[in-house]
Amino acid sequence: MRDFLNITKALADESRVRVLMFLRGGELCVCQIIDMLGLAPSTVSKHMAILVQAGLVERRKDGKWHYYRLSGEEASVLVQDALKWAQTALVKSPVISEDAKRLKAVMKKDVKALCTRYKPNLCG
Amino acid sequence: MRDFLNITKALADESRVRVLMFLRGGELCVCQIIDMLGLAPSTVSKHMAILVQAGLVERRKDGKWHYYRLSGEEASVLVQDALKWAQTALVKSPVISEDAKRLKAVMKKDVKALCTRYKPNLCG
DNA sequence: ACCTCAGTTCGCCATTTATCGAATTATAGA
DNA sequence: TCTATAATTCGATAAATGGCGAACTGAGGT
Repeated sequence: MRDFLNITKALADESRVRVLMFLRGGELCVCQIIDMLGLAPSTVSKHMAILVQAGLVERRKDGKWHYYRLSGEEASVLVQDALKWAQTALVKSPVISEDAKRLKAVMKKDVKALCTRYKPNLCG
Repeated sequence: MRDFLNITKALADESRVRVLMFLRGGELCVCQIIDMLGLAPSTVSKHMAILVQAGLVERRKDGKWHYYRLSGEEASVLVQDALKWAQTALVKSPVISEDAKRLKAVMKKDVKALCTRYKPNLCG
């Protein structure tokens, strides 16, 4: 029951399900997810922690960058079925289609340029 | 997206998923659900409204009694898949197994006796 | 017509949750 | 070693949620 509720609670927020749909195309850096959602880094971080806690996504660290991806074969059947259900449910959603377009644009940007968001030119 | 979130929010509460599991065996009167959950009638009523709103259950009125049942063929594929997923996810849950036992006992009771819960012998 | 009662709606309170900014952690680079 | 910065954790706040009791609604029964 606890596992089930962790999953349903994770799926009960628009920002989080949008993230799950972003990740269909493969792993993304946190900075890219922040850019896509337009939320504060701390907020996105908390959302990602909830998704990891539910087992829906996994994290990979590479230096300063953290990458997230959808859980795969190693996840429980419960999780895999939840991801399948969510994806088939949402592919036709206008919000998700719009996101898919924006994601293409974001992917074209340089990841490094996207991640450097703090005072890039302080004191000249 | 809205339909999806209505469903996931409805599924993100233990009392509500317990109700969905109660209803596997067929429709139940509200008084039976109140007895099973051990919550106030007003609280149960609100939960049932959320489940109906999400499309997961349907209501039938018969005189003073209101019966609820799981949505069937007439519901959207989204709803049907959600119900299937939830059921396969939870059949093994101890909470649900315990409920199944208690439900058998509740079903044996007379519905009328169960529903008359207010001052049954006032000024006697 | 009136009373009784199953169920819902309303109003309120406690808890949880989404969000942000500030402080902290950890890693890359100078 | 020191600085810069990507990301997380912490602390605070506003909104949403689950819970109850009181009042309301509607369908019998007398």
